[in-house]
Amino acid sequence: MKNTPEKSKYHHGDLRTTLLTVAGEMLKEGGIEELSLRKLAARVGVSRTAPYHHFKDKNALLCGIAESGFRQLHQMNKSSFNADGPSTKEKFSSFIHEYVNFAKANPDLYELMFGRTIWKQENSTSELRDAAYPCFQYQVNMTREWQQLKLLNHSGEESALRASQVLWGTVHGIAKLLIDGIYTDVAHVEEICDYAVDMFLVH
Amino acid sequence: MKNTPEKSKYHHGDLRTTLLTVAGEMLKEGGIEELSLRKLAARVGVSRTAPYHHFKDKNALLCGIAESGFRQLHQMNKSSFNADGPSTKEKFSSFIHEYVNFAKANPDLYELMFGRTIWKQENSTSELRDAAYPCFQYQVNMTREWQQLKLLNHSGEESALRASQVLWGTVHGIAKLLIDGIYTDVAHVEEICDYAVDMFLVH
DNA sequence: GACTAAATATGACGGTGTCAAGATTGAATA
DNA sequence: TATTCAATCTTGACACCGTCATATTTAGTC
Repeated sequence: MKNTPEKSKYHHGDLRTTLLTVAGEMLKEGGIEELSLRKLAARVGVSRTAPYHHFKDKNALLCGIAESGFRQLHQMNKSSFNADGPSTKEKFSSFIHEYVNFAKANPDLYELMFGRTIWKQENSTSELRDAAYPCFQYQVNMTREWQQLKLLNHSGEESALRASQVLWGTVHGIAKLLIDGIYTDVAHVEEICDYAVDMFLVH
Repeated sequence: MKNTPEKSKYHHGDLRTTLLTVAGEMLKEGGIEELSLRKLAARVGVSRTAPYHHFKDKNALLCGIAESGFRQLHQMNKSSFNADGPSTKEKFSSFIHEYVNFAKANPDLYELMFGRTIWKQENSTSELRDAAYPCFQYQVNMTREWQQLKLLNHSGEESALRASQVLWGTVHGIAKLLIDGIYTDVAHVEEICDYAVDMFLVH
């Protein structure tokens, strides 16, 4: 169907994409616990089991949403790291701030992306891993450069992987404590990030 | 009832405690998703709605479990920080390692303690907060001492709160990435912690 | 135009949390 | 000791949920 705009049609035409989009909206509105397959189907205007022809199960749908999240995050890191104006030190600071702010701006998406729901056991789709792993790897690469420029505080033998795991742990931890409601002073996010940057930089 | 050991009795006698204990066991065995009120009640040998006379709802039960988790964690931090033998620097290292290993040893409990389930909205019980906040505060106090002893790398004005938030973020993030199945190399956890310690110490 | 495979729908099943109403009991009161 | 009463526990019911088996509709191909 091309010219006929939108009439009630048995075959939806692009149900998979629509499901992902609308599910993403529902996630943003009411959080992960408000996102049920049945509500999603109803909202899209389709029967409750129609989604099963496009996703193996609910988990596969969630993986699909997370997938696009990782592509966003990866893209954000890349364009920030490749920016022309700022110094390397400023880029390091940007990484910390932008990462945490990404989580703050998309709390439920971030929760989903890094929640055990889609990662534990054999739940993660191969497509999800294909989107996530390069994103992880990119962080290691950025860290390697910061390390080679002697930006990061450390003694002893250097390891880009280990340093990246610690840095990532830090931003992930701050983000999680924020969006899970344990750090209640959301207003002080920037200060916390600034302090983190200062603790990691060599002086 | 005192002398009669355990016969089938209408009134359980100590249902609240039993529920918390058995729920803790189920959490350890099958994770949070295997823990349902109905299964719990069945396992304890009581009707499905009996727990509602001891906990307002499932959330309150979960808060109860998390509560004891925070007391454990707090106790661990205290005895480690007050140990006689090790130097302050060694104690700082111990804190990082022990924290992450606590999460690694009790993944589902840790997940519950810091999950949004019990913290978001108005879900957290006042009893939970009474157990958790002192635990949080203790970490700030430890950090203040490390800071005063000039152990931590940092330039500019010092803040025990901010430094503690960053440190806590780091251990929390590493722990989460581990137990959520994103860091797959669980074997290298000690190395990651060692590297974190080295990055935070002033050289 | 008939056929096939993909897409959608309906019905059903077992599971969940939780509310309302009734049954049982232990302990305090008289 | 007899009675009352509140705490405790049970049964029944409801509205959700994910998902399977089966039937129906449609789009595209020979």
